[in-house]
Amino acid sequence: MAKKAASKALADVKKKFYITTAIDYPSGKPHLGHAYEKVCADCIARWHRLLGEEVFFLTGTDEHGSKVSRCAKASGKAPQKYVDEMVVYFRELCAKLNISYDRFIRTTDSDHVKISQEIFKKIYEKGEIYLGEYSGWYCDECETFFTEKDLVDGNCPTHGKKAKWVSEESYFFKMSNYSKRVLDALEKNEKIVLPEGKRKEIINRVKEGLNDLSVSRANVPWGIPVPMNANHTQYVWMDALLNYISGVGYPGKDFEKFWPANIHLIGKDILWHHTAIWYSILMAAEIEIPKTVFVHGFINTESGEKMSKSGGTVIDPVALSEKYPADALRYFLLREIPFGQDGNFSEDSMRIRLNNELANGLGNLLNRTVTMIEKYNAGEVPNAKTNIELRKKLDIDGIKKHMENLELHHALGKIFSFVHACNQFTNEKEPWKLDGKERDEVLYSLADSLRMASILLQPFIPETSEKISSQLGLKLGLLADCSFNKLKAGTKVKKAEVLFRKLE
RNA sequence: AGCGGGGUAGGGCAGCCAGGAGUGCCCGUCGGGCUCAUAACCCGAAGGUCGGAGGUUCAAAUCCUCUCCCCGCUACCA
Repeated sequence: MAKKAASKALADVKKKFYITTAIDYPSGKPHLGHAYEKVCADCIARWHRLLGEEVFFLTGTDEHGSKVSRCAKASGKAPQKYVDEMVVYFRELCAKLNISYDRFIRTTDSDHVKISQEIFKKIYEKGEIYLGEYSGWYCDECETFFTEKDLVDGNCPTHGKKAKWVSEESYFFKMSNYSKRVLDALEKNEKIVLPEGKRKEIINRVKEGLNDLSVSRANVPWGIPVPMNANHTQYVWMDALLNYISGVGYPGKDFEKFWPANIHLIGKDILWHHTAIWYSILMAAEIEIPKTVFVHGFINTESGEKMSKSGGTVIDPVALSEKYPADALRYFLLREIPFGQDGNFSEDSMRIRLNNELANGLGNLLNRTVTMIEKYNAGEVPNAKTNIELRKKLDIDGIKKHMENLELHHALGKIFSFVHACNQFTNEKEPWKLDGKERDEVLYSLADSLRMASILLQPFIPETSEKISSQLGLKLGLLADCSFNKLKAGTKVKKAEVLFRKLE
């Protein structure tokens, strides 16, 4: 009884952490950018679990709107059937890359539909949504409105057909009412949008003021019906953004527990929607705004150009994860690309990192360590303490700091410079020439260090961490176990397959 | 045009906000060491007028001004 009460009390003080990715639009199969965002979010989520926090990690798909309905039509399918088929690819991607989400939300999920309508209604009843008229340049073929600037000589940019000036009935959200509050929020809190530069960028845009936003469509049947008028569907963003609250059980207990979100992880193309629009909606609905919107960069081709379908430079992450270990791809994405900046991708550079850092650096360190323990100490971790000089090479506080600041690439860099230090240490000490206490110290130091590394590497390369600790005869630990000399003497190590096989 | 980001050895980056000898990292190249290990690991060397010009300063990659290139964003496709 007392124990139960105590663990309950403990659970109550547990820190909460809620992270989301943007939900993906299934108008095509996932590309590397989708994979990247998920891997980054997953890494952060796993880090917070490692810290012992209670984590909710949400990802999913944004399934409504004119584009999906056009794609469905093009493939001769009903929209629902089309998205049901497409979503499989996104789930598969998550499975392949070990994305540890707590919920995969689809905007066609019934609870989401219900909440979207409730929020729409709530804002409407407050008088912040009104019926008006939307006019713009419209292309019949695309079934899309364009802004004046989008048009090429008055023609649709994709079809080259003459665009028509069309007016239609639409509900509008009085976003203009929120210009000041949104701007205040952005200016007041330095961490509200990261990296810093993105915050400046959005502040400058919001300073120009917000216009009322058309939040319904009379000509897009594939969407959530506007609650007070079945002739309209909700504008996709008025639907999609709400996934962040519906996905975590708004307005129930879990929502109370986890909201406001700690991090919305998004790409730089949708910053406007996640600040100006999203904040305004939340303010209108009297819900707190998220703590941080983190904007990651884009992945470009080897030469730094944008990936494009027409150029044939789009990379299929599922194909990659079949060719390379998932951890190799995760490692590359997290290590190569400074988090928050754009980065380049090529299989060559990925292979180089896989071979040099994962196989030769980390994998070989484990292999030589386990081999020596088997060879010189009958497979048992000797009784010793980890070398003091070596211990200094692992900057745990620095790693924590980097993770806190979301400098994932730096955190990973520090872990790997420790791996290097371990290899260095081995060469300097030459344990194969030693015996007795001196050798014991080296062997213990290496095994203990690898145990530490396996803990710290979990968020980045979880399968590999598992393999390392298994070869060391251990279960994976939490960050609380991440201090030196916690490895028990006598632990039986067990050599297994090499961690990473090199690729040509 | 406005706003943001970037221009640092052959390639890729960090360092810049809180100035202090070009300091560091990865790849590549060359030389050496070791033999526990995945032809692995370790050490060393070559290589840069820090885009350009001017300014502040005892001192500038770092701060200020100007200038030249590259890239992104500028809302209702998502």
